[in-house]
Amino acid sequence: MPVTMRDVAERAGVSIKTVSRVVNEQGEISEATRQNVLAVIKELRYRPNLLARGLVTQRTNTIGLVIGDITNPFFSEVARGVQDVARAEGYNIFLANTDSLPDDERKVLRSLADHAVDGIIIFPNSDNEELIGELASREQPIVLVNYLLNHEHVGLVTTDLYAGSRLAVDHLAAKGHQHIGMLAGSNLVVGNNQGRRLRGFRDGLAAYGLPDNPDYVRISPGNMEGGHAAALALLAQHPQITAIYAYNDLLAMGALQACRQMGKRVPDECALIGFDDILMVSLVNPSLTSVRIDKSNLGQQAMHQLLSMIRNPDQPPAPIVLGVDLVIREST
Amino acid sequence: MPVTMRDVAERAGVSIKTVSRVVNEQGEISEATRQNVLAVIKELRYRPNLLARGLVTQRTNTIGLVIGDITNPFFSEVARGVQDVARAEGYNIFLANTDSLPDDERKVLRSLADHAVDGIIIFPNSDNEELIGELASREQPIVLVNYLLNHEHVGLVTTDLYAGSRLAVDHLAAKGHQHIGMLAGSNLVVGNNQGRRLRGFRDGLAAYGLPDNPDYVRISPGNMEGGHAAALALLAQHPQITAIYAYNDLLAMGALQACRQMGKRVPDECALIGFDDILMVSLVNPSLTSVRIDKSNLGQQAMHQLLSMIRNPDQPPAPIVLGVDLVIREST
DNA sequence: CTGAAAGCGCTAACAG
DNA sequence: CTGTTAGCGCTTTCAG
Repeated sequence: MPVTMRDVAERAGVSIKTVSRVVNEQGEISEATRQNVLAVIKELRYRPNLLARGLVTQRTNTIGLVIGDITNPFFSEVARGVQDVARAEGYNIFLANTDSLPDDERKVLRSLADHAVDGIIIFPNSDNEELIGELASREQPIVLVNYLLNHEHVGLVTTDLYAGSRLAVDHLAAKGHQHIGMLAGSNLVVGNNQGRRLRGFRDGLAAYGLPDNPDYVRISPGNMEGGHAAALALLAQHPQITAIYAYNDLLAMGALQACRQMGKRVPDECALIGFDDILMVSLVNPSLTSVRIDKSNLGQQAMHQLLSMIRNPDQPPAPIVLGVDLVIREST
Repeated sequence: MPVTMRDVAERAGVSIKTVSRVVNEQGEISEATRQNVLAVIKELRYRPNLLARGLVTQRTNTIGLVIGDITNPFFSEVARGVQDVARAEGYNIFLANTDSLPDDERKVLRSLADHAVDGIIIFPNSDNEELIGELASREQPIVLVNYLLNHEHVGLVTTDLYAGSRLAVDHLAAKGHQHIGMLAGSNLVVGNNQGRRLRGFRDGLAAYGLPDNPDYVRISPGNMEGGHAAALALLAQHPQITAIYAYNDLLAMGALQACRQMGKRVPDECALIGFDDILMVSLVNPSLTSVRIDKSNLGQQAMHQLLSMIRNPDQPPAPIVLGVDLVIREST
């Protein structure tokens, strides 16, 4: 049985409220009693029960971070950014992986709300816009990362995914590639993540008068295995393809494996561009060209946005868009 | 203002306790009222307030996971393992990075306890054994990963680090290396993590009659930059060294960079062995030999251990030791 | 400057 | 099978 505020109060010979005051550094208290209470707190090793406090204040100093998979370096870098500012501001974070499964996402969101988190940062899938809107309307501060949703009370921090795709196609076109494939994600709904990436890709092709064959675009899970399998199939069915643009670096890594396996030399026979610029792609051979995102900053901005929503509930959040640039390496 | 149990009770025309019963699926209730209450819950979209529940039950269904840096693939793989079983068992996890700073570690531990987590999994540094012991004695279930501490109420899940070092030295000795350096961590206290690794290394050297020069062992932070700098210095000062054993793969990657920079060919002029076997080391060129750990399993075991401590507070936990093996690649 | 009382939302006896 | 009464540990009126 841990020591409670009442224990401190009794030992110090003051009321429980007085203890509360010194703990929360609020109200005016004579320095004498303050010191006295402080001493007792130390002596008894009193620690406030945050559940109890949260129950009354409706603030827990916790936030939820909902991502696809912490094992993906992109997410872990972002998570680090979130964590760093959270820590600095006195927040603890609940971390949850969803593997991009809408159903898990839904459960996690509910669970976090049940735990009375002060806010949520999420990399959403489509299929849950309704729930997200509902949470937002219920005063649950929530910021979406890399996903656009039109809702007054939803925070938005995103990367310029469209521009990233354009940069990639510009580069490939300049290198003279005619048939360019793309490895896309499973959620192609317009308005979100993949939508903007795919749109940028298509617009880029159009800008250079390159063939926009729907079969050149493959949907795959966002990990290496997915990229490997998808690239294998794509290159086998369309040998004329000489360049592949992947929506994240893990996919590009998988495509690299596929090329090796098929005996295609990179970049001579097949050029490769990834997205995110995770550390790994700069270390492999050949190193991979990638659209760079400042991942830590993405996380930091998301957390800052969330904090401002928490502290100013009435002020509608201003969307933030972060730029990208292309890091050219050996794979192109 | 969210809907409460009282609201449901009134709307359903039953007592608040009855609602509590159906929510918690406890006690016998007539199917009729049960269905009725269920309907009202659905209608009102009632969700239980977990803070309130936790305040009375002393159980929050949350645990804390305290690691060095989620950005290190080793930790993110482990975290994934922890998360997977946590999710399956209905637990949410607080994630906290400490960058191996004892002071941050201390704060984080306190903070987690304040949030009334049901248990804690931590990759500890030395310097906090006292606090850990104190928490454990206060009935706070806690399991240490890759760290040995003799305390009846502390759970222990560890990798056989000593054996890992022995495997590494065996392999290097068999390859004919005479002068072997080691990149070690900053916490060399006997009994823990580094202690066992270093001991295995030294015992290995002794077993083969190889020189055990204290200056061959360098302390460095556990990231690539650290490994880079340490290897650079080590190789410059002791050109006779032809092999380096690093306590984690990130360090080994840094050492690889150092070799490239110095024009030393790997493995011909300098062999490299890492630890953890993160994905990255299999993808670089040359690929790195590494002591393999089943990282996900490590996390899963830790979570299982913690759960059993939570559910059987009186039963002292049985330490778990996981085996390692050597994955030989191009760097040796 | 300090205290008494009420209540956050829930579960736990103990009755009925 | 169901309801009443406390009380978890804390903060918040509102008095003193």
